[in-house]
Amino acid sequence: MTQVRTKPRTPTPRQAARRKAPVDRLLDPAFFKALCDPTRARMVACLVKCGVPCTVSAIAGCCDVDLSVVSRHLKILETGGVLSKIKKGREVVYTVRADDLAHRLRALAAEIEVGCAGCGCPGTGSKTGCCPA
Amino acid sequence: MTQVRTKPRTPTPRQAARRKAPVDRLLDPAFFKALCDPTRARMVACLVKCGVPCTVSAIAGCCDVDLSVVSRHLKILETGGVLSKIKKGREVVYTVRADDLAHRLRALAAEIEVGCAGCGCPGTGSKTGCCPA
DNA sequence: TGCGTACTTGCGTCATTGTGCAAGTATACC
DNA sequence: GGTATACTTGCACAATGACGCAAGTACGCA
Repeated sequence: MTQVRTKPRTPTPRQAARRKAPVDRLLDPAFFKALCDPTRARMVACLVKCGVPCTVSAIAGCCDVDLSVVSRHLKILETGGVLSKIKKGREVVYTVRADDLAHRLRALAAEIEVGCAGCGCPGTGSKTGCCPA
Repeated sequence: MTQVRTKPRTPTPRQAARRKAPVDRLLDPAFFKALCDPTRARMVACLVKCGVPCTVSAIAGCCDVDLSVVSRHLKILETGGVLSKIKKGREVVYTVRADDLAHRLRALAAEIEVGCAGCGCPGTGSKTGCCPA
C-alpha cells in the first residue's frame, strides 16, 4: 500500500540524534501539546464534527468549563497550528485548519514509515529483518 | 487530491459534542500526551531516524537526562501506543510502532478532512461556503 | 552463589498547567 | 453617550508532570 522512499539510516541513537531530518520538525512538541489536554481534544473533535466555524461561546456550550478557560484553550490551539481565528464584529470565530493538519499528519506518517521500514521489527510490515536476535 | 467521503454534519457544537464519531477516538489525549514532551519527542525522532530497535541505555545516549527518566518516558510512550517493548535477556528493546502510527495519523487526517470539507472556510480547500458572512 | 550489568521504582523537589472568579477591553445597538 | 454582549486577561490555587538521586529488581556469567 505505502510506497517507501529512500531510507536514510543511522546505526546508533547517538548518531541519529545529531542528524537533522524532517521528522524532527514534524514531531514538534507544541503541536502535540495543543492536543494533549482532554478539554482541548474535545473542543477540536467538536469543531470537526460540527463542520462549520464556531464562536467562542458556541464552543463553550460543548464543554463544561468556564468561558475564560475555553478562550485560553482556543488560543493554545491556535498557537499550536490546529485552529485559525477570525474576528467578526464582536464575535471571534475559530476554524479547524483542516488542510494544514491533514498535510502535517500524512507527512509525519510517511516519515515514520520511511525511517522504520526494512528493519524487520514487529509492526513495521517489513521482511528483511535487522533486529538483533 | 483527497477524495471526500460521506460527510456527517451537526449544526451546533453542542449537538456535535453528543454525536459519537471516529474522530473522538483518534483525538485520544493519551496519544498526544505521549508526544507533547520535548524529551519524548526527541527520543521518538531518534528512534525513527535510527531505524532499528534500541535498548534503554542506547536511547539514553541521545538525550541528556538521567537513565531513570528515560525509562519512565519510554513507558509513557509505550502506554500511548507510540512504542512497543520487547524484553531480551536483561536488555529491554523499544521499537516504533510504525504501522500503527502511520495508520492512525492517516485516519485522523481523513476524518478531519471529512468533517471540515465543504464549509468554505479558509484552509479547507472547499468551494461551497457555509460560514456566516 | 556471588557479582556485574541493565533497567525499574520510590521519593522529594521544582516548574508547568488547568481552572474559576473577577475585572478589563472591544464592539454593536439604542 | 450609555448599555448590553462577546471575549480576554490578571490573579490565586490545586493538580500534574518532569527530574535526579538512591534503592530495588531481573538477568547473565564466572
